[in-house]
Amino acid sequence: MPRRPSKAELEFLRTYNADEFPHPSVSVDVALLTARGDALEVFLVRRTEHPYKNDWSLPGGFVQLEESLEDAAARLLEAKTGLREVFLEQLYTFGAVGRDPRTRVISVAYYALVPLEQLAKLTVSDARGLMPVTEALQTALAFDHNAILERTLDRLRGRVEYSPIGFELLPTQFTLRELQTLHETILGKKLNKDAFRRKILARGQLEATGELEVGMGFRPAEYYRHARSGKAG
Amino acid sequence: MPRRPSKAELEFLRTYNADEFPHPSVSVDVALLTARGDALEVFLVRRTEHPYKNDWSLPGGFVQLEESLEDAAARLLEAKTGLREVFLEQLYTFGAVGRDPRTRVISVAYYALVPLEQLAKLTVSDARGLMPVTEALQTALAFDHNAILERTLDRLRGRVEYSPIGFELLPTQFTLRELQTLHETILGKKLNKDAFRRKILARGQLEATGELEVGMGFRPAEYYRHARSGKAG
DNA sequence: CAAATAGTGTCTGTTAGACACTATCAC
DNA sequence: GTGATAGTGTCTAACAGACACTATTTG
Repeated sequence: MPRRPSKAELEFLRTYNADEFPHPSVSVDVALLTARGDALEVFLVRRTEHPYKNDWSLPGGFVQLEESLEDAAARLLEAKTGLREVFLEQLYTFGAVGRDPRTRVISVAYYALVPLEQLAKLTVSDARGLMPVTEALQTALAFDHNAILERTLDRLRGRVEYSPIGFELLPTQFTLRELQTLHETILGKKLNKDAFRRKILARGQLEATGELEVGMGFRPAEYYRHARSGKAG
Repeated sequence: MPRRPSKAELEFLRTYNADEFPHPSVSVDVALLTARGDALEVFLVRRTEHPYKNDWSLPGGFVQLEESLEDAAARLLEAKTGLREVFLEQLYTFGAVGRDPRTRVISVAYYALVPLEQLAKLTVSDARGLMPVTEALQTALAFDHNAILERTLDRLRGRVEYSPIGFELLPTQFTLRELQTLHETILGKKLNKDAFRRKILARGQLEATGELEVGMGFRPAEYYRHARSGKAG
């Protein structure tokens, strides 16, 4: 965006009135997912105000004038969960006219992925906490948040086909069995052990740590980690 | 969104003031692509007002209170091109703080695909018309429209891997060679003729028309059409 | 030892690339 | 006939699924 404002343009900007006509408002909603065992869970907040008072909702809020959309999503996520620097990606923008009964609100939805261990310090209460995704989908969430959650899972299914994105939801170190089980949960189908192992390793994104599971009652698997997690040796 | 407004909620909504604090504005920008020969072209409009006066831009405009995002995109597209019922899909939402020098404007970008023949009636002038995509990318477009165009091409490349989406850009009937050439243009690489033919036909989305090219100077190819174009054959 | 899973080797079916070949038009 | 492309058949390489087998732990 190379700007070279002319005199006429500067005058135009000086007299520009942004509020000549009513605008839709813009909010950001974040679907934060994690994995507990082999189940996906989503972070929900119980609404304390109308509309949808007392219903579960995705954490969200209005975009401020001086922050980008991604900054807004990160800000909201930190405010509600204390998390910083998690995987965060824009999902879709929901703009149906009646999606918010207060006024016209357009919501830019993001989704975030985080290992459960990072949520350990999270204060869970009746007002906020993790709910299994399968349960959340059967719950009437506030606004169109069921649709946002469904689209998040669609996106996750698509991503999983091309990259072992599951590690975003797992601890730093994990066995291939754990990763496979997670992928099976996301995709909703069983995967072939041999093929999964070969495909995942062939991508070269995972590296063996040399460490083994302990106390499993059977042959321990080796721990792997994502190659980009650049912890030396 | 099953609503069951309580008395308290109705009172809340009655007194809700949507304009308590300044909002970002929301616009929609549309990247309309078509194919001329084996080159992609994009529809651009020359801006008549500040900012970026006289620069080329994607057609766009503000979202009205009572229309959905997709409705807004379709409305704008029809207003600037006269086109209706074209392929239209949400691309991404651009919300950097400084992307519009007037005020904070968040743009929900859409992209549209249309055969060149449907643009035949389009009034082309110094102020609006088609520009080859390669040229547009080297031109300084208004706002962040270069980024929108680049992301559109990324999306198109991704789509082409999974469906013969090229027919959205071609006339109703087309030969497999035309479709292949278009895919090669989009992907920027040569494709194998035999493999392309098998892969595309195996998807079962194209049907042969029985009609042949004429006057090609070589063996004429058969015309195909997309199976969903339900012209009784 | 048994039980259970880790990890590897191999066969098979599918698919894309490569190549060769025949078919059909304009000239 | 020549030149050019359409369209098909077949071989091959890559790869995923399936299965079998060995390896390694706990108890």
